[in-house]
Amino acid sequence: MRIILHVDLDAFFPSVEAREHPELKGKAIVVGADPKEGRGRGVVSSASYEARRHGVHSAMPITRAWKLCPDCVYLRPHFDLYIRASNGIMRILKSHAERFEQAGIDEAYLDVSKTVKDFDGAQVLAKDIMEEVLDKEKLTCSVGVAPNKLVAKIASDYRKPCGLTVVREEDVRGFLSPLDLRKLLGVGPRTEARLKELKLETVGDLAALSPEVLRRLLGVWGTRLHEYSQGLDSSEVVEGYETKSIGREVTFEQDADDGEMVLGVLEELAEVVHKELIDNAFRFKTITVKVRYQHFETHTRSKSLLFSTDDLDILRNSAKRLIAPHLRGRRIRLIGLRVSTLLRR
DNA sequence: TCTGGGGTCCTAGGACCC
DNA sequence: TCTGGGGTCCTAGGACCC
Repeated sequence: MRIILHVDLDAFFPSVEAREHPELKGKAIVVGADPKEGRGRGVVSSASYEARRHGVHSAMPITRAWKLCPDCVYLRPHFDLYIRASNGIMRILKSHAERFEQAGIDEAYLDVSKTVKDFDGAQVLAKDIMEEVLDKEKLTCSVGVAPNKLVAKIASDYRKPCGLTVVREEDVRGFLSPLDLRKLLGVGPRTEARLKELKLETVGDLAALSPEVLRRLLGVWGTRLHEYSQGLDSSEVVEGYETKSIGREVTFEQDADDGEMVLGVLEELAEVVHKELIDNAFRFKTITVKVRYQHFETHTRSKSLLFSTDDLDILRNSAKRLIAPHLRGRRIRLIGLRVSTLLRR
């Protein structure tokens, strides 16, 4: 039987900010776009628990956060700081795992099936890890312990912040059953809405359905979702993912109608993407340009070359050719550029 | 209410090859 | 003159995650 830990840092960005600036400790901190007195464009990246008490949460439009909490401390993200903190923490976590998988800047899965004897042993290990992270990095995290990644992730979220939740094999169904559907990995706003139309509210409601019903509704994904609702997930903790694509995008402060200006920004994006490509010793074959119009209608256009390259001129010119049909008439909110089908140089 | 920016994975139709 | 089935690549869009 497997024993998996999921470790998740608590309100990571605001916590790092408070660590670096002790005068912020205990304050309602919102890291994200500049609210500009309620006229800002963008969203909340992460809110401290004090800010969450005002109803502010990540992905919320920054204008809405401003209305809910004008007295919160609003900060722009400092990714260099977060990456440095993250690297230190990941090194600690990795040292305790047979197999280790970083899943984003502030979370990771640890396979400890052979490291510990049983779930009691895993619980002790989890406490040790939480203490070591607090001691060495002055940050708190929450940990879930379970027989697989899916349940471990849900468990780490169960008692935040600074929480430890152990779910043994025999307790998995009972643990999941009362939870909201949204807790399942892969159920976002769209899928949630479709399932709620069928009066399905909890993971238990889903588990009680026949797999066939879900398959008809959602296809192959429905079959997987039914397994998830039973707490079944056989996916492995995987080390060392290869990058699949590199991209950059920008939302204009005001929707743009100046084609020359848009092309200028696209050139800048090409330069930034190209630099990252070179720094990582990649070549690319596919170029994708993204355009979002005034009212959020979004289109992509891509082109695969017959060869792989890391040439800036090719990237720039291909991008311009791809975006050209979109530069007539309508106001543009966002443009983006991404390269994929990467090959090591 | 107004929706960032970094990504991943999946689907589906059409082209093309054997 | 009519036309199967499998596989892969390309393109566009969509859902989701942190």
